[in-house]
Amino acid sequence: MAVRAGPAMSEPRPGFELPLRFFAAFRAAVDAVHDDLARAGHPHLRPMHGFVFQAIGTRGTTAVELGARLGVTKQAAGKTIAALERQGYVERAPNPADARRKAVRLTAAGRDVLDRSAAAFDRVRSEWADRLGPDRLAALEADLADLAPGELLRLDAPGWFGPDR
Amino acid sequence: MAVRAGPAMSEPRPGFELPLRFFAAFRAAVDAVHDDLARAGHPHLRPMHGFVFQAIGTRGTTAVELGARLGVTKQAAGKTIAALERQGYVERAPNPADARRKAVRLTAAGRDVLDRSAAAFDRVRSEWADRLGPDRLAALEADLADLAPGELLRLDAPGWFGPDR
DNA sequence: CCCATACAGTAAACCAGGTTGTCTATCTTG
DNA sequence: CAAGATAGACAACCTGGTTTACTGTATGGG
Repeated sequence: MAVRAGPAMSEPRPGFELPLRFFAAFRAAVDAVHDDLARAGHPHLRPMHGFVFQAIGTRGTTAVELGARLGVTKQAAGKTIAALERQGYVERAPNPADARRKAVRLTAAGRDVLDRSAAAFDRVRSEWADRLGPDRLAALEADLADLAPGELLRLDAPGWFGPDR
Repeated sequence: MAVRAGPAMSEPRPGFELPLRFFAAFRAAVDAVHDDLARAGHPHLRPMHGFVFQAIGTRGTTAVELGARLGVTKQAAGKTIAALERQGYVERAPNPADARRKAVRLTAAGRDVLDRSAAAFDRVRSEWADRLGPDRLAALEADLADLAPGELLRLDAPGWFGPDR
């Protein structure tokens, strides 16, 4: 409330409602996943970290590449890597083929996070499928693909929400 | 990619896809609104600010109340208020009934942001209605209300996405 | 009535995660 | 082979959080 102090409501629902519902659904899924991770020995992980882990992936990456995927500078990516290294989720190794690059790989703990996240997201999806039924779920996905057709795996959320751009 | 290096796909779609689509749709709407705001003389505004403006509202608030709405400490709310004051979006006035409280109100510029945001969100909604048709849009809203039934106007996104919790 | 307690706001010190700018070391290429 | 491009690290700074501590102003029970 207190969004439109306008005269009379000419629309049945204000425009901000649907985006907020999208956000709420996203948030519900992410919260479920992080509840799971916290119970599995990974408290301290924040929603943002999910994007980082996905961007590192099982095949590893480098600081520059990570920055590009996350939509932040290589310096910011380097800081993030250092922080995750301190927490034991990633490790850095020299690259024999190019002494400038350092390979950034998930440790066993990091892979555990990725695996558990995937499992938790699948669990959320099946809960949703149970609640809506498979046909409505499929319709939902189709409609969403219509509304926000861009490539799905945009991992540059960290920089998006937050200062500066 | 690189999300599940598992054997064969046993699900038709991985569980993370739908939440990511929700987020993408939310983001598309917010980006459209902020494009609008930027063109109307409000660059520098970030997605986070939308929540803050909504939480202040046309009726004003106080630092403690704002903190509660945004899910952050009163100190963080105070800093945010100070920053918005410097940018000319809010003003503080003493409260004659209670000398401790200071009323925080939107200035004309702040109200302009709120009005334009509402209009831009309505515009996004009508675009979406055009693209999907009113029946599918209504189904979408109903399904979403099923999936994330909580109160819609949770404005505590700033603290949610970001460090510490 | 007054004093203990609760409450609003501010300030300081810190942290996380961004930014620019600069620097070194190492490819890569004309 | 020298010049330029690239990868990473470091420093200084900004924003927006946090905790801890403090001031000033109600408020209510003895």
